[in-house]
Amino acid sequence: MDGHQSTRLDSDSSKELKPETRTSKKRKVVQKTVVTVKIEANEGKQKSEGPPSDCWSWRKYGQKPIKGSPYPRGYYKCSTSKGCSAKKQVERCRTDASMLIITYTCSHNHPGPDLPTTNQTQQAEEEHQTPLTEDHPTTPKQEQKQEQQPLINGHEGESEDQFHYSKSPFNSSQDIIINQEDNPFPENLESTYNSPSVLLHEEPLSYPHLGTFTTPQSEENDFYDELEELPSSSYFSSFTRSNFFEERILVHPS
DNA sequence: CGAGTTTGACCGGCGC
DNA sequence: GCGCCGGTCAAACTCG
Repeated sequence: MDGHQSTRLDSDSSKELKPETRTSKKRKVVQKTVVTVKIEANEGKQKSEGPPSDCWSWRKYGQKPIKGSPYPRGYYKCSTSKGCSAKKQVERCRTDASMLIITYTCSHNHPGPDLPTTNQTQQAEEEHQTPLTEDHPTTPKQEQKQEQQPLINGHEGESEDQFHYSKSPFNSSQDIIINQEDNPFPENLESTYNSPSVLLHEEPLSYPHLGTFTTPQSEENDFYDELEELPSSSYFSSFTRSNFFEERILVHPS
């Protein structure tokens, strides 16, 4: 206990000294991009097949049961880079267990690991953009885009306050609903997301059927168990990875 | 051995 | 001012 407290104190001090850390705690002006993913067939798919490749590594740093939701919410941080402040929250839709709600916060301030060029080729055609220098053959388009972002100037902390773009981890085989909570430009998304499987919802977080949602313990446990196997770290990352370079969401602060 | 996951406790914002 | 709730940290544990 004491030890724990000591550590706590220490970390506390660090927190106070590090406004960035505190900022993340604050629910003030953190831009969030909510991506709703349908995981019906993908669930079994990812379980049996597994992710082909992984974009960024996500490390789970917490899980909490959310009031009013039978499913807990998982908190993930980007572990690809130590200084990366990219985070994401993964939770299941209260009304539809087959729907995954991924909330992206902050953005990656580092180039992702090398990925299969197969995607790049496709992206190149789909993106038909990014006149930036392609110094790194292994560098995904996304990286280049990041460079395009002013936030990549090395100000990860500022980036969160200014804006952040999140990658849309959707596969053409599943229905993904992009929900821009703080995005005042939903149209932008539409433009960005040409994929027909992508639906944009402005308020998918409203679940009027909360009361009718019955959740026996067994289900809860099941979800917990599922959460572990869910796309939280590998499936989603990989599946984000593949599509990240195809589509990207730009979120501008109001 | 290292990376990642789990879990409990703590902190801070927000609503009442 | 108090309590609730979401979010984060850090130690312990597990797996590769």
